[in-house]
Amino acid sequence: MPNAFIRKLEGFGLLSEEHKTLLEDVSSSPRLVEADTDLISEGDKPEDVQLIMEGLAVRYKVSRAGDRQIFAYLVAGDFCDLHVALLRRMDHSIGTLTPCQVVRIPNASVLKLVEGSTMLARAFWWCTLVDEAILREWLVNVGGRPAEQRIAHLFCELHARLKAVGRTADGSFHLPLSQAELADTVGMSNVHVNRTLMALKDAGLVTFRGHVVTVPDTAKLEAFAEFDPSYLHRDRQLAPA
Amino acid sequence: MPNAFIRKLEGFGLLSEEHKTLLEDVSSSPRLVEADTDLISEGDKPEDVQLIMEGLAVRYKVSRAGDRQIFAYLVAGDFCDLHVALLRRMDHSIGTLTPCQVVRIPNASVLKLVEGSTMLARAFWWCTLVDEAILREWLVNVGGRPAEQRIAHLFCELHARLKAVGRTADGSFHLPLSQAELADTVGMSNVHVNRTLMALKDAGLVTFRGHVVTVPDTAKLEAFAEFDPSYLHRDRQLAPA
DNA sequence: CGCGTGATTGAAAAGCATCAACCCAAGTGG
DNA sequence: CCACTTGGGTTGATGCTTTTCAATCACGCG
Repeated sequence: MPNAFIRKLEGFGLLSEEHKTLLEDVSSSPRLVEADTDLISEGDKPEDVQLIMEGLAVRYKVSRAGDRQIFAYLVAGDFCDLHVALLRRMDHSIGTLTPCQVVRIPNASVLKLVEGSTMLARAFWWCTLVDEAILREWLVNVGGRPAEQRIAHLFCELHARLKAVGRTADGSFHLPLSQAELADTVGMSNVHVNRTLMALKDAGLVTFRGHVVTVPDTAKLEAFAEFDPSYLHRDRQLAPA
Repeated sequence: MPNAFIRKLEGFGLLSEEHKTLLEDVSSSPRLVEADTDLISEGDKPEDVQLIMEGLAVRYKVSRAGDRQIFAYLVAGDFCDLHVALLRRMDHSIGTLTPCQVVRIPNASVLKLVEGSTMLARAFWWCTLVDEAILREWLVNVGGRPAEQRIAHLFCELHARLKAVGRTADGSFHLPLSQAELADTVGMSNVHVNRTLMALKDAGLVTFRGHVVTVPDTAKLEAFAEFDPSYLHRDRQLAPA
């Protein structure tokens, strides 16, 4: 049974058996990291790249004033820090929100993998590009949208992304975040996040209770949030080789 | 005399003469595009990648309400849309702010270039990663920082980036933006941008008049903005091959 | 049962947007 | 050569959004 990482890469096209074995080899024997722990911190220059096999982690940065901005959620199959294989120095931190299964892969192995296969190189590059597209949309979100639309839009995105990997059930999905962590994501205070969530619930658009997001009417929520999923680039058609 | 594009790539390491000729060939005979023109629009599926040889352009998206969010400034030597070589469909638009010299390169040529040279592949991937790092910092900026620090931080970044390519003079640099375009960048209203700029001037931190930014005391401004340039990854040391 | 973390509520203040003028300099056309 | 236009930039007044501070509530856990 292929793990989440391999399943993700398979979405890009054929992987040879050889590659699968290679990848399976490299992504075996994860270690368990408990919740609220940094996997890697700003300024680190690690020799390994890390890969989340299970759990939820976030990219973030903290300002001197102490407030945290979250850039991305990392789920099963996501690279933590593919960057460092090239950039060497981490310019932000990555921390777990829940207990996570994590594997380490030496930088050199990653680079060798990439250089040994055009297919893999493209797949990895593709991941980077999609991450960047999501980041752009997040900037639109915090830069322009009012509070209710902002949170609604985030929920739409997560719904779409999790649905694509079979992690939704009947319009609801699990999201192990506190309201404060949600606030750090959308650039609002925790208090206002709370009020906004209640307004969204009263409007019948979404609820977020007990780490579960429930969307009664997806189309309605997406219309409200002006959500257009095309930035997620889910049509994974690679350019002709 | 190498053009801006080649000069940029040379920063990553040795380019063979063969590569230089190839690149020079591919980046020759630019066309002139006037100001305030879209080079490419959201939804396009172009067959070419575009490259800015001269002038200033921006990545942006407009919401239904009509407000624009700017994601990135593109200057000489920047790829407009390297993404589309892989992702095919543009998820945002790119427009000129000033008249620009632009060249088109067929997607296929780009992919061939990348696959023909590990060095180039890394250099391109590197560019993507740095763009992403900048995007993250912009998210921190609009997500968390108050108005004055927000604009100050942007100016610090631009100062650092332009200084690196020799486009600053004595603590000042050219920035052909209107205040409204600046507002679209930092997610504020044009009115508030105006007031903030005046506050920054009164505080003796920066001035922005006639498309010129002047920083009397760089260290002072950077301290005020809590600017840490490490996210720009200016130490262009590639990982060992 | 007591404690701690996260959620919820209220009141007050700050920050920012909006609207509406007005100014100023650089065209443009008669 | 001047009246007119036009696109920023600047200013003031007003009100909404959001933050902050503080208190209270709910619930899981030792």
